[in-house]
Amino acid sequence: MRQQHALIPTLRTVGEAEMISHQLLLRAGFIRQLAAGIYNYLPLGKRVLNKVEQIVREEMDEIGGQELLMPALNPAELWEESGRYETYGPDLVRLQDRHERSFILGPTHEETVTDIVRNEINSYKKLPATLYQIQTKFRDERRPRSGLLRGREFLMKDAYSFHADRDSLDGTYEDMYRAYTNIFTRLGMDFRAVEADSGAIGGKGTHEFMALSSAGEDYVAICESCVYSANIEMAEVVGTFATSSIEASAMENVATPGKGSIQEVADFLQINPNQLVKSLLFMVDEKPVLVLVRGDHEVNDVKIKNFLDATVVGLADEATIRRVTGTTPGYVGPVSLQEKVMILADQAIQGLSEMVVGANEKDAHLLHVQAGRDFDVDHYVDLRNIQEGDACPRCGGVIKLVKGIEIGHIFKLGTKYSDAMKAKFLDQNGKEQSVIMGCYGIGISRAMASVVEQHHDENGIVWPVSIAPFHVHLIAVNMKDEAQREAAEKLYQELRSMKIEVLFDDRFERAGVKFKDADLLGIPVRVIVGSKTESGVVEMKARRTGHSEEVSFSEIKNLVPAWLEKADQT
RNA sequence: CGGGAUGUGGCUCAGCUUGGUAGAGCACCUGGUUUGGGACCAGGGGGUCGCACGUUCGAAUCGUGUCAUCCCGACCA
Repeated sequence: MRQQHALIPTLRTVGEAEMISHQLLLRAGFIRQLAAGIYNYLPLGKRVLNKVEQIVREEMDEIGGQELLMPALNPAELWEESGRYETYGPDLVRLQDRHERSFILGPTHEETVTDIVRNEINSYKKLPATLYQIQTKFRDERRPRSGLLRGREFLMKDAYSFHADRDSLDGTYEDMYRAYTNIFTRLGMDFRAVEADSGAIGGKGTHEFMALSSAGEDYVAICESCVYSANIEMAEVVGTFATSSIEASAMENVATPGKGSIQEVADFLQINPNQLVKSLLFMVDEKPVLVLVRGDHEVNDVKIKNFLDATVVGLADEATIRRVTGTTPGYVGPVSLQEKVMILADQAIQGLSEMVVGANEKDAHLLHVQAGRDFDVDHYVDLRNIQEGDACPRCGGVIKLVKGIEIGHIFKLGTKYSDAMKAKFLDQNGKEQSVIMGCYGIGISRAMASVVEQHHDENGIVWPVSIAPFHVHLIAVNMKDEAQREAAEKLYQELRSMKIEVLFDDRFERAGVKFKDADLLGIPVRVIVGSKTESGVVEMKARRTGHSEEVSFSEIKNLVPAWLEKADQT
């Protein structure tokens, strides 16, 4: 492609973008924002997207996936059947057609694909089957942000597998795990597959693929000694917590005026936060549950949800807190509640011989409180987030927390959707059974941005060869110099005849402008036709390392493939 | 949805406090000089100051409302 007339609008500065990938993709002219969380992909951006898609296709096809395409616009009835029309919430884009019939813009396609399968697959002989698509998804996020990392409209690969039995699902799940590993490796990403919670889509058994990046919004717990890695929501906290046999002295009520937070109370009483107990009232499927964790720990509501096998877990509102405890947040405790509620305590509480808790009256806390004597705990369980320095649940090594961007997610769905939507098949015995399902997603546009988060320097993007918009950036330094122009033109034709993807900077710009833009665009290998052209010498430069060499004009066609081979090495 | 902030040529911003009819740099067009790391000189085109209502002789500037965008918190690929 010739740059002279190409739509590659580079920018010196950008205004509001904060995330590196957002800034660089804007500055290098890959994307432009149209509305909050909605982007135009300009020609270079589209080329990268195409390459990411192609890698995903190859790996999906490799494990027997069949590509199809489902509509973005879906009738609401399908979603009513599965129940998600109600439960999905405001992220679901709902609209009506001219006949006032209700539709949704698909945020994911379990319903649609299940509808296809229930109509077309009725026998075990047709199973298993894996279907996938690469398509635009819509999620009306509360707060779109970070450029392509969290959009309201984004490109996603979603795959769904259908099985006659669990073993078959397990097999495909393994295949997907391998395919995803291949995909993200080919994209040049530094990533981890972590154990995760299944969230709203439902089902048990799931891994998230996280691109490690300081731009990430999720924390991943990884072990410094072994391969263990898990989403912070899922990482199990291990340890032995013997019940203390020491008898605490009598409970004492102390005034803590205006000291509501753990830190304030600890400072005021001059104790360590780990002697305090945080008491939080949660609403678990409409029922209040008091949750206790040590002052230096954080409650993990996914663990609450999983322990109680609940659907909805959230903090109670102030009115409920007042009704149950008789006080306001900040002074809540497990002793003398107004109402009998279930009390869950983190296992670490068991190790406290005495503790400081809220007194359930304003501006007061209780000292020397002992579980079992002063109040009863219904269950001691693991309820907190893992922290840096905790022990690895696998090997006992030290846990470290790193940030990650979720770029892929694989689930075993089971029969959640097939039951709801009556997707049945006849087994070998002629018996009707629900189809067993798995689902597997990759954020294509998010992956593209994540690659930029991981591959850039102070001058711009550094694309891995696998998804670079072009492989070679051919630069004619001075287009007004006839010898340079002609030599560059000749090289352009030669490289093209070799099927090498080359962007030819044939603009009548000064050298500085061209070099700055080339750095910004991040094409892996640069060929510079400049002042030494007449003596048959041109320059090659690697974007990633900055390494450059003067080579003879005639050698270029042999050297380019070799340079591309090693362009990803640092 | 709560909290904070911002809307002025294509981009980045100034002007607003103290109302008097809009500016700079970059980009763009023309001519010239320059030519290996975001050049320089001269000339030129382009903006109903987000939108609406109000106050006023007069509003980018003051008031009210509204819309949009960004940042901070709970969800997700």
